[in-house]
Amino acid sequence: MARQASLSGFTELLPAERVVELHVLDSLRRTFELHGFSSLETRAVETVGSLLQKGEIDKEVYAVSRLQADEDERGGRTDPQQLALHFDLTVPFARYVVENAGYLSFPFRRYQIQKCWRGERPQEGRAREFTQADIDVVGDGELPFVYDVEMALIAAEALAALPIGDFVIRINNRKLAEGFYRGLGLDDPTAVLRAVDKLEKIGESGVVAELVATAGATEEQARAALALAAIRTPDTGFVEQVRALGVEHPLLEQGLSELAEVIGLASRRAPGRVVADLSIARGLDYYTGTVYETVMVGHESLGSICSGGRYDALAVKGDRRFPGVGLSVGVTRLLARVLAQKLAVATRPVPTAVLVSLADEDGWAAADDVATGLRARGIPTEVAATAAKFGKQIKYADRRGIPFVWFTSVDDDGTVRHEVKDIRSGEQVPADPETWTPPADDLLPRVVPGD
RNA sequence: GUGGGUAUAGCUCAGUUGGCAGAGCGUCUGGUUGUGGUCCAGAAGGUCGCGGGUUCGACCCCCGUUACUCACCCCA
Repeated sequence: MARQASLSGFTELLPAERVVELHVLDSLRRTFELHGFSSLETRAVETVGSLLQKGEIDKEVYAVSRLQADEDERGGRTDPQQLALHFDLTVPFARYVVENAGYLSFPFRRYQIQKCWRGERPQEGRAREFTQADIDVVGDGELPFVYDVEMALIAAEALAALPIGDFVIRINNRKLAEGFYRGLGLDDPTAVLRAVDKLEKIGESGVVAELVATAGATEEQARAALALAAIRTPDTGFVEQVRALGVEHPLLEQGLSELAEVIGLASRRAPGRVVADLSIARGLDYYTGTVYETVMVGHESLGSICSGGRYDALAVKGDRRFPGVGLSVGVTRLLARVLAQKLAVATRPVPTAVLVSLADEDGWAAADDVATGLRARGIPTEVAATAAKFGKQIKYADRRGIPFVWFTSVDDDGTVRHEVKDIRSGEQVPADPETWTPPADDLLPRVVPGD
C-alpha cells in the first residue's frame, strides 16, 4: 500500500493539537459573542468574477470545477463565472451584505470563522488551507468612527484570552500616510507604502533606493518618508512628532486626528497592547483609514496574526455604499507557532476522563451501566472493549492520557464494590457511580502553558 | 513563479572507493495466574520517494521526475 504523502500547506493536526485549536476557536467565539457579533458562514466557493475585483488573474486562487465538466463548461481562467475557493472572508462577506442587505439591520456586526485557501508556497505560519476568524461591522451609508476604536479593543481582548503570550497591535491610518506623502509631493502613495513596508527586511538605504527607483522620489523625499515610518509611540505622542516634520496636507490632518482618537482610547483600555506605528502599510487594496496589524512579542518573524482595517466602499449596491471596519485573526498562523514551540499544550489528547475496566467478558453491560451513570453527569467515559489483564487496561488508559480507571468487583456475599483509581498517583478509592466526580481540572482536556 | 537543501522502519537518524538493510525510541509478546510505568529476554516492522542509466553487483555513481522543506516574492 503506497503511503499517502502529506500535502504541503494542507495541515492535519494530531488529536492533542486539535484540542489546542478548538480551545482557540472556542475562545475567539466566546469573545466575539460577548461583544454582540452574530455568527455567519458563507459558501466556500465564489465566482472568479466576484473574487477578483479588477479582472486580473490571481495565481493564488484555487479554481473549482467538476471532473467531468467539458471544455466550455469548465470555462477558462478568464471566465468570470468560473467557481473558485475564497482566499479570505472579507470579500465573500461584502458579497453577502450586498445580497442580503434587505434582511440585515445596520450597523451589522458579524463574526465568521472559516477555512480559506491560497495557492502560495507554504512556510511556517503560511498554509494553503488555513482558518481565519473575522469580525466586521458594516454600516449603511455611514459608519461611526468609534467602531475603529472598538475593533482594536475587541482584538486586544480576544488575543489576550489566547495562549500566545504577549502581543502588540500596531495601528496606522492610511489617510495619515497618504496625506503626508502627497504633502511631500509624492503622488503614488501605494508605491511608497510598499517600499516603506520593507524597512525591517532591507534596511533604510534599501528603502531609499527603492523609493527613488519605484516611487519617483528624490532622496530628500525618501528620507522624509522614512522619518514618518520611524515614528512609533504607545500614546498620542506621534502627533507632535509628525507635526515636527513640517509637512502639511488636509488628508494628513484628518488621519492624525483619527489615529489619535483610536490610540488615545485604546491605550487607556488596553495599555501596552496598542501602539501607533506609522510604518504599517497593511491593506493597500481596499483599506481607506485605520489599519491594524498584530505581532506576537518575540515572534515578530512570524508576521501578523491579526490584521484589518477600515474600508469605505468594499460593498456597493447601486448608489448604496456599505462602509465597514474589521479584523482577521490568523488562527492557523498563530496556532502553527503555538504548537511548534509548545507555547500551550493539551492536558490529554482524548476527552475521556474515565475508563471503566472489564473484569470478565460477561461484564460489559454492567460496566456500561456505570459509564452511563457517569456520562449522565457530564463525565466523558469509555468502557474497555475486552477483559484483558488489568495491567493492559490501565496501560490503555495511560497511553491516551485517561486519568481514571474504574474497577467493579463482586464479593463472595454478592456485594458489588466500585473503586476508582487515579493512575497518575496510583491512589485507588471506593466510589459510587451515581455521585463520584473527578476533580474539575480532570473533567475535560484543558490547554495549559507548555514547557 | 525563482533559488538552495532533503527523501532509508511508526518517529529521529546512521549507512565506510560500489559488496548480506542498521541503531535508538516507539509497538507487540513473554518473564509477571488479573492493577500499568522500572528492569530483563524476544519478536514484528523496509518498493532505501519514483523511473531510467552505468556496473558482475547500486541505498551509494549519472540522468530525469515527484514530493517535502528553507529562503525570496507576497500575505493571515
